[in-house]
This record gives sequence, C-alpha cells and structure tokens, in this order.
Amino acid sequence: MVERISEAEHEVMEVLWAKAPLTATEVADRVIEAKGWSLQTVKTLLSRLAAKAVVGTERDGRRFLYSPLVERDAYLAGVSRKFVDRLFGGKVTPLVAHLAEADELSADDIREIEELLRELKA
Amino acid sequence: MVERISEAEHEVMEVLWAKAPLTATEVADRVIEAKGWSLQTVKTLLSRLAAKAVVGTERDGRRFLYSPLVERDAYLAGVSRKFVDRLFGGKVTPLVAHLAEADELSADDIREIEELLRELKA
DNA sequence: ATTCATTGTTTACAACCGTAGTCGATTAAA
DNA sequence: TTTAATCGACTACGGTTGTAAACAATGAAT
Repeated sequence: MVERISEAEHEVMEVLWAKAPLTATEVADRVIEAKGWSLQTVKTLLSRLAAKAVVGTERDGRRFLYSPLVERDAYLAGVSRKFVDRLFGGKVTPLVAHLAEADELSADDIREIEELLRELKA
Repeated sequence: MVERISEAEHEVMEVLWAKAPLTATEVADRVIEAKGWSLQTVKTLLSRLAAKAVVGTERDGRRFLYSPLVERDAYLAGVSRKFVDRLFGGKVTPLVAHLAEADELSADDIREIEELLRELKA
C-alpha cells in the first residue's frame, strides 16, 4: 500500500505530478499561487513526503530536485477504493446515486459515464 | 457544512444510523463487535460527536440516549462531493474510470450503473 | 571580502485523532 | 445498607496535520 498522503501534501503532489523534477522553490511558487501558503510550509511538506518516500530527491548542486515516486494513477486508484469501501461498502453504484441525487451529475456527465461503461463492456 | 467526522467517529455514526436512539453501551456493543475497541473509546467518540452536535443526547434517567443529528444521506453527499472535487476536479467520470481500471467494477456493477443512469435521464 | 539571498534542516506548536484510564456519582443487587 | 456494576466527565498521551519560524550552510552579488 502507498503511504498515506495528507490533504496538504496532496496539493504538493499534484504540482509534482504535473511537472517533475522541480526544485522546492518551483514547487512552492505553484502551490503558493493556488493556496497562499508560505515557502516554509511547502518545504516542510516536501520533507515529509520525502521522508515517507512518496517523493524522491536528487541532489543538484546546493539544492534538491523533487520527483514523485508514486504514480498519480496508482494513488488515485488506491484512495478511491478505500473511499468507496469505507463509505459505500465497496459498491460504486450508491456513490453514483448519491452524486446524482445531489445534482452533481450533469446530463453531459451522464453521457460520458455511459460512454465509458460501453467501452468497458467491449 | 456538516462538521468533519473522523474515521473512528464514522464507525460510531454507522451504528446510530442503523438504529437510534441507543445508549452508549448499546452503541459500544455493536462497535466492539465490529472493531474491537474498548467501551471507553466508544464513549469518548460519542462525546466528541455530541460536542460537535453531530449526535444529539436525550437524558434517560442516569444515562443518555444518542441519536444522529445529521442524516446519512446528507453526510455521504457532502463527503462524496468533497472527495470528487479534491481528487478528480469535480468530475465523476474519471473516478468511475479509475475504479473500473482497478477492476473494481464487475459486469453486474456496470449493469447497475447503466440502469441507474437510465432512470436519471427519465 | 562582506553582505544578501537561497536552500535544506531543525524545532515549534496548536488542533485533531485514536485509544483509553481514572474518578466521582448513581443505581441495582444482595 | 454495604457492595458491585454502570454512567458520564475529565484527563492522558503519543501520533499526525497544518502552518510556519529560526537557523546554519552555501552560493551570488557587489
């Protein structure tokens, strides 16, 4: 199992998944853009992720280059399963039903999902 | 927004959503069955939930009867939305795609979801 | 060469979480 | 009526998380 990634850490991961390797400052620039945290905060998150071996570091002179060691797809698959297991007894249908009920599904969404399901059956 | 419910607290909530009102001991019996925690732990969780006004208490002699103040459906809808927003940019299709890719969707699941979508369009 | 900026490291600290022990009050049992 | 069980309240304690300041080393600029 992939190490647990906290919500704030996840924000940092998204940046690295979008582009890597990056320096701490480069990561921070992007995260700060989106979340307004301080540089120190982002560095702490990077350290924690590195300590958990969720991101890897590569020395580049006096600084580090950070890269994800966990693939986004693998991570998402893992947390999705956990989520559906915990809240919906592992069944996706009730999840879709809930989202639909809360008007989170547009007609386009429905069409998209239908298309996806059609492909899955093929 | 509904107060945040931690994972352990959620376990307690499931019991109360299944049947309420219940005394602390009754809740504990069911939770212990499933999770093996101590009575004290369950009581602590109930207190925290009561403090957050996620469960309500009603005095019954020397003890309390606990009931959910938050509906399961509303709670699930909330966390589902948060989850899909955070991890999939609010789009359900990629979530379904991920679950499918991880072989989490059986042929039956697919049929069920298709049926559900059909109803939604009606 | 001295100063300024950048970088990673260490430390901080409050809130939240999981997990429970203890305690004082009360009630049921003997 | 003394005792044993039960109840909620209070306290605890280590781990995680969000958020960051302080610091030391190093490199850049002047």
